[in-house]
Amino acid sequence: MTVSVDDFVKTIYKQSVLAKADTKLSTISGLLNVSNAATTDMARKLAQKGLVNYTKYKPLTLTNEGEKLALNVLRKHRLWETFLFQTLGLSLYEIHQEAENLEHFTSDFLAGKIEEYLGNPETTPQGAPIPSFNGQIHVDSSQLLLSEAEAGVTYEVSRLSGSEKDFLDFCRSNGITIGAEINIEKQYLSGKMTEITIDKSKILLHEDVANIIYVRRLVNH
Amino acid sequence: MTVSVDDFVKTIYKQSVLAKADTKLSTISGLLNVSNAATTDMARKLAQKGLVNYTKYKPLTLTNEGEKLALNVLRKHRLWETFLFQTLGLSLYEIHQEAENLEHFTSDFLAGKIEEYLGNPETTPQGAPIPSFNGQIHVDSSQLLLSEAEAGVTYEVSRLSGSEKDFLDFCRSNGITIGAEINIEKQYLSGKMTEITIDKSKILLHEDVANIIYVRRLVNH
DNA sequence: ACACAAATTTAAGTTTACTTAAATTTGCAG
DNA sequence: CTGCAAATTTAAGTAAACTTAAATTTGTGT
Repeated sequence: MTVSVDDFVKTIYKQSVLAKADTKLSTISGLLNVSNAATTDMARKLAQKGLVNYTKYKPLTLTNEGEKLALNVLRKHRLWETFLFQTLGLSLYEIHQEAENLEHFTSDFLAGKIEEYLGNPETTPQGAPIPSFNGQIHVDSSQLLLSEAEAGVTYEVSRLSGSEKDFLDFCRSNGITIGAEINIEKQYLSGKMTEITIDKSKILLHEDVANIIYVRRLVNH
Repeated sequence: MTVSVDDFVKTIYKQSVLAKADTKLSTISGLLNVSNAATTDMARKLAQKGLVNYTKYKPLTLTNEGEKLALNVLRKHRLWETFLFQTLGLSLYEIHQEAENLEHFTSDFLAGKIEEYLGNPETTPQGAPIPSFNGQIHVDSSQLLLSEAEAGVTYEVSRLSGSEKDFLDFCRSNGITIGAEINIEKQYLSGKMTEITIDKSKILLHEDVANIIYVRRLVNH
């Protein structure tokens, strides 16, 4: 498979798991930074290869085959991220950039070796689940978005689901790291803003941030 | 730089360091598995980019800039080989295949991190020198080809300069590994065949093999 | 139910990295 | 120093992955 095919199915996959998010052709074009015409062409081509379900003017969806490919690319991406962080000591931001390139040129064999070396981790350092070789992905139903968390309750951070430098820098400099304890003070306008306490300091989070941080309710609180 | 540019300069570089080997356009085409027409096109293009010296009908050579690029690609290739062997435990044959893919998508930054992690190794597990970031490559003048070694003298294996599975399998199953001691029994037809003793067994090597194994004279023998 | 803006598709064209086949140049044998 | 084979270049064409611009389809508002 080529880089553009990998990226195409990966993008549709990511978009489709964001439950309410649509897979409109123009959304995919936007995420891939290509014209709609290019996306139409690619959709046709991959429909013919049995990776994408394509009907003119309809949203794009993956076939089982296509989803399998997407998960395999995601698997390699996340194994690299974990490896680059744990073994080579790159930062959370750096690992994303490098993994983005390496993922397309990693054999299944090598991916398996990395996984084994790491001791079969369930998630990346940002808390993202790593799909298994046969396309299984462990969905942690105990976690929810910070924007949907309940006021007055204490949670622990379980996943930082963003790869922008700004976002990761912001999280780190405010102590928002995997495992950190967060108390929800108040939700404003049903999640448009979320006020939290972390390390005794109060922060007001914009929904753009609270929508990509997952938390898990702490049992002993 | 694209994969084809990387591979083009890498191939010219490798060919030109094989002292007597020529860099005829058709030789390069052969090694890259493309037509002569494709090589002519690429040569023109890279001449314009200042990487290759190109004069119609003349052999291909690299500019300083081109050699720098070739060494940088080779550096990444060899760092990956060393890493995949030492850290992830792949075989000598497997590392070549994987490194061939990864080398083109590795940032200078990541290469540096790998180098650091490995403790700045001088050579790969096959004994090939690893170019430094600034394009320096340590040529070990104490080593020579097995086909040019002197009869009656004992050497140690210092480099296996081939990446074919057959070759590496042959070496391993006959104890020809880096550091192994070899006694030269006799050179036939000035290196066309080389008779050696290793681990007390006598082997007659064809020049194809003796021309890609480097040895170093042992001082205490 | 119809008009019209937004989304999508089609058409035509570009660049990169190739191909084959024909034309040209080189260098060597006699 | 001529003639010819081998090497190289030129010419023309292909496939992938894009682009912009024009044409078409969809769905929403009244």
